[in-house]
Amino acid sequence: MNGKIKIALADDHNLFRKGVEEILEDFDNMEVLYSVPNGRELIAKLAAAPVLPDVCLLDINMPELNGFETAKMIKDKWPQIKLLAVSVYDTEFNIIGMLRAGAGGYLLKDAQPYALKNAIEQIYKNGFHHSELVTGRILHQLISHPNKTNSAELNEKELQFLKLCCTEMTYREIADVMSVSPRTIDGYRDQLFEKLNIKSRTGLVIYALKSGIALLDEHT
Amino acid sequence: MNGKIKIALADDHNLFRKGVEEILEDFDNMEVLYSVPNGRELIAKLAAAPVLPDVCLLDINMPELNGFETAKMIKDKWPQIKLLAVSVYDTEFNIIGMLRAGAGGYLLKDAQPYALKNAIEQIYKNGFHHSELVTGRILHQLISHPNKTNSAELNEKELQFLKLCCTEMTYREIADVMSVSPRTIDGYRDQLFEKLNIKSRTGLVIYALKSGIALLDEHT
DNA sequence: GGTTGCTACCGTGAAAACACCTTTTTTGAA
DNA sequence: TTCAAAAAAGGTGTTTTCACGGTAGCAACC
Repeated sequence: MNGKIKIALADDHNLFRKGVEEILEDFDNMEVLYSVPNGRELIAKLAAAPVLPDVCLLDINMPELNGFETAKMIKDKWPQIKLLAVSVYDTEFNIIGMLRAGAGGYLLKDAQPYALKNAIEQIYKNGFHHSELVTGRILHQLISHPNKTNSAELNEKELQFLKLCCTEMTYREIADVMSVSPRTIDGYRDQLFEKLNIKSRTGLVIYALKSGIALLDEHT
Repeated sequence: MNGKIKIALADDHNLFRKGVEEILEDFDNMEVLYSVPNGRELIAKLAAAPVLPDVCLLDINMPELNGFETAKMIKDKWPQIKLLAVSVYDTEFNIIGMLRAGAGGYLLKDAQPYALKNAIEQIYKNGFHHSELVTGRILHQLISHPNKTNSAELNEKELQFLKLCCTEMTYREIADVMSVSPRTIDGYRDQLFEKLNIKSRTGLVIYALKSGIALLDEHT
């Protein structure tokens, strides 16, 4: 026990992760225990660990096991570990989803190193750190609808539909692919418009891409 | 002159960029001269620089001035500076686009630090570094269609229109913003459909995002 | 049994997006 | 200065998208 904040990192972009490692090691009150490229490996590390980290930095878009799922599993098995979500996108989908999944804070990848240091220290001390990103509106939504299925909990159909929205298919064609009536597709769409506060298919596409539900490099 | 490879970095994700800085400083044959969040600032730095860097690491998706444009401008003004493109996406569009724009190599953000070191050293020495990413097929396309620049033949209006397509604005609203008739907007759209072999607005959005003409995180 | 809630589905009408074809205005090179 | 090309704008009609109100089936739960 040397008094340092023990940290674990999970991010599939190796350069980014190694870079953050270096940055953290420069802070004299922090040390990196584990550094892995996805959630599954992080869980495995924790399960086999002689010493648990105090804080985990979690990327949201990871292969194998994404940030949401990883956060839930960690909070389930090791509730004392504090979680800090890290992402490129500042969408409500991601922020609310990660906070609900148990993260104590949310940091963007364009943050400055001192902001990272600050966030980790606050999360270590208080269990949470809320930057200006987490607005009153988002906090309000978290508090007032704690059980309501939020955007982070879209069902399988909605996810599949969202992915198909990011193609040049018409809704009729999407209905065909999903083997449902075009009216049902209308329903999926209207439901997503409502849930995500969106008004057009273009909005759905942007959302699906920002949230990582659909990926840019999937359609060639 | 200390014999070190002089490097400049341009990437809008501060944590990533600072992390890469740290990684590079660990290599005893490299030093970071400039580190900026976008292409415009990099150009400004270079224009005012007492010492030019040997190699520039360029992110593709940056605000202000993206990787393609930045690469072209640098190669135009300072052809002796070697360029290494860095991106999360391994799409042909990006790879070919950056190589055409003058980059000597293409590296993914999930690369390991030694791969980064290796790439920089090779580019410094030979002017290029081709990982397994750059397949024979891509090289062939580069050679056989040397003039077919992917997005370069789009004019200012079309670029602005494409960006506005990636919002929830209707065409009528876009026409208003661009101060032209809705019919003119129809023209821009149909022209892009023709040029890019696209059939819907969704297709335009995907194209704009893939190509870096529009960015997911600049939604303002 | 009735109520609640959820999912799939339908009808209609309005708005937006798309296709095709024509006219006017601008531009710029011969 | 003239002519041709390109850009901007218009007319018209079809298809797709979106909004709204509603029905049918099914499971859970007092």
